Amino acid sequence: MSLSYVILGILSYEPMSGYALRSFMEKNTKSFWTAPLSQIYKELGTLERKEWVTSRMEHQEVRPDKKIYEITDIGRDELLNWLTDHPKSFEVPVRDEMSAKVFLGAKVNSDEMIFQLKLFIREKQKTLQELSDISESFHGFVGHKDNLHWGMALRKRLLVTASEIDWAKECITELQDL
Amino acid sequence: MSLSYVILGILSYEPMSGYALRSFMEKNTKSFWTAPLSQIYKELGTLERKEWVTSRMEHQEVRPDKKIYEITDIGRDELLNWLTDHPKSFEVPVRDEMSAKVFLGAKVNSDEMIFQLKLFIREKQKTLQELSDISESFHGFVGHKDNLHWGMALRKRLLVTASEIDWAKECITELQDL
DNA sequence: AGGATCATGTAACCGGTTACATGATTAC
DNA sequence: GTAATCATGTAACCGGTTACATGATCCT
Repeated sequence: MSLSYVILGILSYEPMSGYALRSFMEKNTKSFWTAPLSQIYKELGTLERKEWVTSRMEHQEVRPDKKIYEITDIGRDELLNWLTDHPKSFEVPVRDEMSAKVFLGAKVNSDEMIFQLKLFIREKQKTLQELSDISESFHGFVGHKDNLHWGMALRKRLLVTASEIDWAKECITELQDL
Repeated sequence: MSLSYVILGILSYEPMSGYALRSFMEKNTKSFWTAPLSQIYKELGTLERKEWVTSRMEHQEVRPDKKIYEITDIGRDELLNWLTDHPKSFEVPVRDEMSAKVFLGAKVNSDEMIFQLKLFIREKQKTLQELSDISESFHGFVGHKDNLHWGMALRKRLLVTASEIDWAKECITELQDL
């Protein structure tokens, strides 16, 4: 499961709490991985049981106490193993609702489909904006030496989103020509 | 859950067995939705309990008997409701392992990353080939009036895959310039 | 002879989502 | 006053995957 490696990777930059991990992910890994807090806590538990991370309680005066997680040597090894592993397939199971609707779209009015495609485009354009906002400053870690790599990861989502917009525009043209 | 609507949509073309549904999906909806037989059977059970489909046993002399599922009027209504519904968001939670690896890729040798990106490209090029094979003849339903829509759905995957290849090539160039 | 195809399912598991529970502090 | 932020978790649920179980017939 890749979430564990994303967490491990972030902890390799600096030890932090589950809550801080989620903030980091919301800001920096949103383009390729997100997880709700509940899942992050669960995963950190598993990671600790496997001894890939350790935790210590940090007392705070005003804010609630927090549990700081730190990557272990075993954890670093496992992270590197995963990074250098060549999976048999990079294929992810596709589950695309918009495509499903278009596939079955002959059952409804073309105008209805066109309308939904326009909604789709509007949303994807907003995503595009968000992505370029993220790339402008990698929050909390500007100037970090890994920023080149972070930018490359983000760029994938940007290119894919742009091609989704191209696709939707193409569909609209095709449907209008009917 | 969209799988139920994909199933409903296929059954709206013609009644068929769970096994036949899977074959159909493998051939025609692979670019946006796949499911193993076990899940299709489970889903058909749910659909039947909700009375969106009915089933009858069909005896066969040589081959094993099969259970033919047929969409009901309720099922057709629900399918149309789904097709004309405007979801608050088209956003799908992204979980992209390749991006995760690139994000954390500063931890390993550039050559290693480049190698994996090349593997990635090779696989995506194979996918591209497969997609164009599918589009050439929509299996079992060639000439179907919905084929225009089927083609549009497939085209999305094609454009997205092409942009993933572009991205990987870009990354390789960037890593080589380091 | 051996593997693919036809045909139906169940069971265990796993990753992820949503809802629930608690509670202080800070910023508007 | 009220919403957001900080901070930790548990529980129920759900969609999807993998493995198991069975067995004939068709193709090479």
